[in-house]
Formats: sequence, C-alpha cells, structure tokens
Amino acid sequence: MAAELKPGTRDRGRRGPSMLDVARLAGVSGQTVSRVSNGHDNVDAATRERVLAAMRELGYRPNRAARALRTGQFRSIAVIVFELSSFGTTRSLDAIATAATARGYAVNLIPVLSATEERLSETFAGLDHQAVDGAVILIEAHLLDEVRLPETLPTVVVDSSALFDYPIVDTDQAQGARQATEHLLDLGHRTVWHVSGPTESYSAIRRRASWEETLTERGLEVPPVLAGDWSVDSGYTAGLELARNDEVTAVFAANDQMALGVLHALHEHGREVPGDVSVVGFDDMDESAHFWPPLTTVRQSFVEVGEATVDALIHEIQSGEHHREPVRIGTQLVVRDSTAAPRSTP
Amino acid sequence: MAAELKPGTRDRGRRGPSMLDVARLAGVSGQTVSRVSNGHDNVDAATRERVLAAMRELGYRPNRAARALRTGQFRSIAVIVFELSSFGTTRSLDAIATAATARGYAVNLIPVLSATEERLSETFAGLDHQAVDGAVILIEAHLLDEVRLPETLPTVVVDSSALFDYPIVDTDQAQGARQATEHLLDLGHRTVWHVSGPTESYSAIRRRASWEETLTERGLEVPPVLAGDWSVDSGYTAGLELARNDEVTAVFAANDQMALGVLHALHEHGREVPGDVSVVGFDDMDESAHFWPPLTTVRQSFVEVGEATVDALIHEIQSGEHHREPVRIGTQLVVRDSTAAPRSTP
DNA sequence: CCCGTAGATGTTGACGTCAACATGTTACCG
DNA sequence: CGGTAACATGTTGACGTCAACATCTACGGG
Repeated sequence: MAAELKPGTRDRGRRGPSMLDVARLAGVSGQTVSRVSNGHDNVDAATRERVLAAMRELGYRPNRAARALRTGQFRSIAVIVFELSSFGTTRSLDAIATAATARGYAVNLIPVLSATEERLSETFAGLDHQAVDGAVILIEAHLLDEVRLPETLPTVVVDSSALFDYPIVDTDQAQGARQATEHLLDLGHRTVWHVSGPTESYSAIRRRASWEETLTERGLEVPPVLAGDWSVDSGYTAGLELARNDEVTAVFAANDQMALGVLHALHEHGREVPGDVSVVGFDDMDESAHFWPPLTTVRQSFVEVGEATVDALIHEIQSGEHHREPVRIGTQLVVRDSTAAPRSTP
Repeated sequence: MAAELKPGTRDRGRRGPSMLDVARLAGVSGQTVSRVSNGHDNVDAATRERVLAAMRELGYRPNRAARALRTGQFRSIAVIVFELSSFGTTRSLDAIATAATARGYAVNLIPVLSATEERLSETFAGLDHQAVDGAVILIEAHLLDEVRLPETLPTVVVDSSALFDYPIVDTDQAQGARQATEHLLDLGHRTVWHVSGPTESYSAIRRRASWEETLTERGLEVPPVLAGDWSVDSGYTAGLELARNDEVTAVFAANDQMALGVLHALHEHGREVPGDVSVVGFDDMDESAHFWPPLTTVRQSFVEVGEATVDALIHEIQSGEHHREPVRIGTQLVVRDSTAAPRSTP
C-alpha cells in the first residue's frame, strides 16, 4: 500500500471560525448559535435558518475540546486491544466501532504493546490521560486479575472473569460448544476430542466446560484436552498429537484458526478429513468456507455482541448505573464438508 | 465473549483534581505544576519532587480537553477504515495504532459504514467534528477520486492514487510481484496466471503491472487476468475458471485470501497443488503456513509501512510541510509447499 | 390599558490549561 | 560592592463552549 499527502497549501495554525464568528455574521449572540448547534428547540425558525446559513458560509465546526471542557464529557470511548491478529478480536473491534459511531461516540483504539502485567497497568493508568468517557477491554480476562482496572472510568470487560460478578453481554459459548459436540456425536462418533483456547480466557473455559458437560451427560468418555492459544500454530501442534492417535475420529477446536492447524497436521499425516477424522471449529471466519475441506463451524454474531457491549457502556456512562440484565447472544452451527459419520460404525 | 461491568460505587460527575488543587497542596503556583506536568526543565529539583508527590497523592491527571483547547492540538489522529475483514487493512491498522501510540498520539478509529460515495463524503466532513490533528485513510483509493478529501486536515492516504501526485510510503508492490512471478518462472513454468485485486486499488494495479512486466521482459505470453476483490470468495470464483483450464500450471494471486480460494477450487476439481498447479500468494498471513498445502507467498512488512505512515503524518501535523521523500518498504519471498516445478518440463 | 406569562434571545462566568510576561533570587563579574 | 545575567517561580488572560440567569417582546385576560 502507499501513503500520500494531500498537495496544496493549507492554513495550519490558524484556527477555524468560532461560535462568536458565526454569531457576528448571523447578527445573534453566541448562545443562540450554541442552541442551534445543539439542536435545542427554543429558537425561532427564521433565526435558526440565519444561523445555519452563517455556519455554512464560514464552514463552522464546533470545537470538541471546548465542548468537552465545558460539559465534562468527551463522547468518546476507549477500546483496549492486545493484538489484532486473532479473528475474534478484530471482528469484535469492528462491531464495537460501528456501534459506537452509530451512537455518536468516537472510538479511541489503544493497543497494549505487549501482554505483560506491567504494560497493562501502564495502559490502564494512562486511560485517565485519554479523552474518553469509558472503556471497553478486549483482552483475555486472566491478565486483568493481577491488574488494577481503572477506577474512575466506566469499564466493560469483554470476556468475563471470575473476579467480576456479573457478565453482561456474551456470546452463548455454552450453546455453541454444545452444538458442535452434539453434531459430532449425532453423526455417530464415540467421543469428541477438544483443542481448547488458552486457559486464561473465560470464553475458552466456557467452551471447554460445555464440551465436557455434553459428553458427560451422554455418559461418554472425556478425552484429555489439548490446550492451544487460539493461534493457527498452536492448533497445528495439537493436531500433530491427534494425528498420531488412531482412536481420534472427531475433533472440536475452540476456534477456526486452530481448526485450520489441526487440518494441516491431519493432512500431513495422511489422515483424511472427514473420512478418518471429522473437525469442527468456532467463529466462522470468511476463510473457513474455503479451507480444505470446507470447515463445519459455529457462527457467532459479533455484531450483536458489539452493540450490546456499547449499549451497556454508554448506559453506564450516562446514568452511572450498571446494566444488570445479562444478555446471551445465540450461536448457529454451520455444517460443511469437514464432518461426516465415522468410517466404521460398530 | 462476555462483557462485564466493574462493581462498586464510583463518583461519576465529580471531576478529578485540577492543576490548582495540586498547586495548592504542593505550595506552588499552577504554572509550576504545568511545567512539571509537561516535563520542562526549568524547575528546581526539590520543587519538582514536591509537585510530583502532590500529583501522586491526589491522583492528578491532566485534562486533555483543556490542554487541547489551550494548545489547539489534540495529539490524536484519525484512522478511517472501511472494513476490518481484509487481512491487509487489519494489519495496517494494528501497525499504525502501535506506531502512533508509541509516539504519544491517540488513535481515533473511524469506520465507514458502507463504501458508498455519500457515506464517505459524510465521514470526511465529519472529520472536522472529531478531535484529531490529522487522518490516515485506509481505504482503497479509487473511492476517493470522487470524493473531496478533508481540506483543513493533514491527511495521509494509504494506497496511493493517480490524483495524488507523490506517494510517500509504500510496500514495494512491484518488487513483491516480481519475486512471486520470477519464482514460478524459475521453477520452469511456461507462464504465470494472475488473480488480481480490485481494479480500484492501486496496490492491486501495481502488483498486476509488475507481474505483466516480468512476463513481457522474458518474452512470455501474458494470459488474461482474472479479477478478484481481495476476498476469499472471489479467489474461489477465479479458481474455478483456472481449474477448468489444463494449460494453467502456475498462479500468482494478489493476496493470500484469494490464493486460499484458488486452492479450494483446484482441490475441488482434483487438480493437485503443487503437482498440477503451483500457487503463490501475497501478504503472508498467519494462516498461510497452514493452508493445504502450505502457501508460498510474499511477505510485506506492515509494521514498517505503519511507522513510516505515522511519521509522515505527524511530521506534516507538526511542521505543516509534506514529507516529499518517497519510501519503499521491501518484500520477501517465503517459499513453502504450494510451488514446485511443472510435472512435465518439455 | 395594565399585568402576567411564555417564549425568544442576550449576558456572564467558569471549565483546566498554558503562553507570555512580570517578578524574585542567586551568584559571579570587574 | 554595584551591576547584571541566569534561573526559578508567580500572575494574568484567553482558548471555545454552554449552563444559569437576566432581559426583552408579544399577546391575552381581566
């Protein structure tokens, strides 16, 4: 990609017109301009027209800094992310940014440079320096347990934690994991192996717990868990182990990226998918439909989670109260070619 | 994922301590606090210590709105994106955010809700409402040709356009495409087919031009281009066509996602990779090493592009001048299993 | 014909910070 | 020992906006 600068001169340094400039041109007071600018209705229609015309003529834009200084609100929220490499994080960020923008809030993207406790503390402390009214924390919760959250700022943690007593918005991880597991069992598999996300992630923990519960409910053996970290590489490593074990006929990976790694390892070892082994993922990335074979997976609605998250945060910002009603966003199983009945059903 | 709110009370509404509170506690004037706060060196060491102690005790944080109002600078840049679905965009955003944060600038993420001209104009107009000193535009350039860029704001367009006369920072698209094409030719392929990015993208245009040039230089036939749009789906569609054509033995896709689509189509039609057809991508996504077969691709350094972009923008913000020296960031061919010599070299 | 009232508009001051300028203090020079 | 540079610190006002309050006008009822 290329970067380019706009040519031509530009009067940097000179500030734009202020409310008073508009007021002068329209022959009214600054306050009236303010009222028009904020959409208050106690302004005569003709006056409003005159002010709007003046605004247009001067190219007036309200100064956000002054407004924020005066009102004490920035109309801006921070989103703290660790890495944009994981599909889930990226999608959530997109959804949150879209929802916030639609609600008239700006989004401050704050990357944590490395996932050490120290950096994280630094970032949270720095949050007070940012011009924001609240924050969404898009980082696996475990890291937070050691770290003091900002105390003076409304905060929503996406991916809940044992330390916080009531989760507000969540993809229904349990439902999704159950759908994946049951799909494989219903096809006739004896049991289902699991490649989990990092133990520090509560999403991962819930998916795993639900997988285990589903097996137990049916009185089935629960195979040992292979722990990954959401990355393709970790899925591949787990896959190598699974490929060596002839007993494995069905695998549920906690996300699509790890599922891809598993597929890779199985291919390498000449185990056919879905002939020898069936694989299910979680997320439904754009790519998943084109894996080889196309991946059966669980689709979650990042859009809904993003909207609910932003709503909860804005509600807290504006009212000072928590939104106590938990919201569960449903999941949907998408069946593709990576799953089939086991070759030899006894 | 889950969202959760911090429990406990919090004194919303009450503002934090101001400079004057600190000044009072430290027994100095507000101005001295300001000097300490801004790291000026004309403050006595003992006084500075006293002020810092007072800041710590009160939990003082400078108010960004007031500072911005006073100085006229927000120390914040906007990044305008269309969708976070494409790998390149996401990676660039990550790199830009990291670079900007490291340089003390906040990042305002501004999503364009749909890629219509109207929405784009709206977004650019709205830029003046944002509390930012400059903007990075991370949208394929073609859309911009129809749209007035913000005029009063330093702006850097990532992915240059014919309308802007000097690209500043760029992955060396030409070099990358040449590496990919030559790699295939050096393996003994007669010619190389190309699945291009959207014609509105200048990155895509350059990759395509360089591929064509490389073939022409060697006096080889230039096959018709298959036009994609960066998406996996479009790669799959192009792949279907390529799979039907027995003459095709080597394909260069303009990004990894489309390469994945091509692989899918080839598999479906029973054409072996790399036995029958070799495939090269562009980007080196995390996933690419685990495609089946692992994908040969061109790695580009988003980090360097991001840093150079932010540097150029900040330079313009602070000096008012354009940075005229173009920068080209090199690419690197990563050879994996998706490429090999053609089966029958005549 | 006066007063009350509602709605439109104006005036004032403060939000927190920092640049510019003013003042105070120390120390070194010839 | 007066003069003055070099440095530390203080005072003042303005950045652009909006809430609170003050004023003005028009109109209807008594």
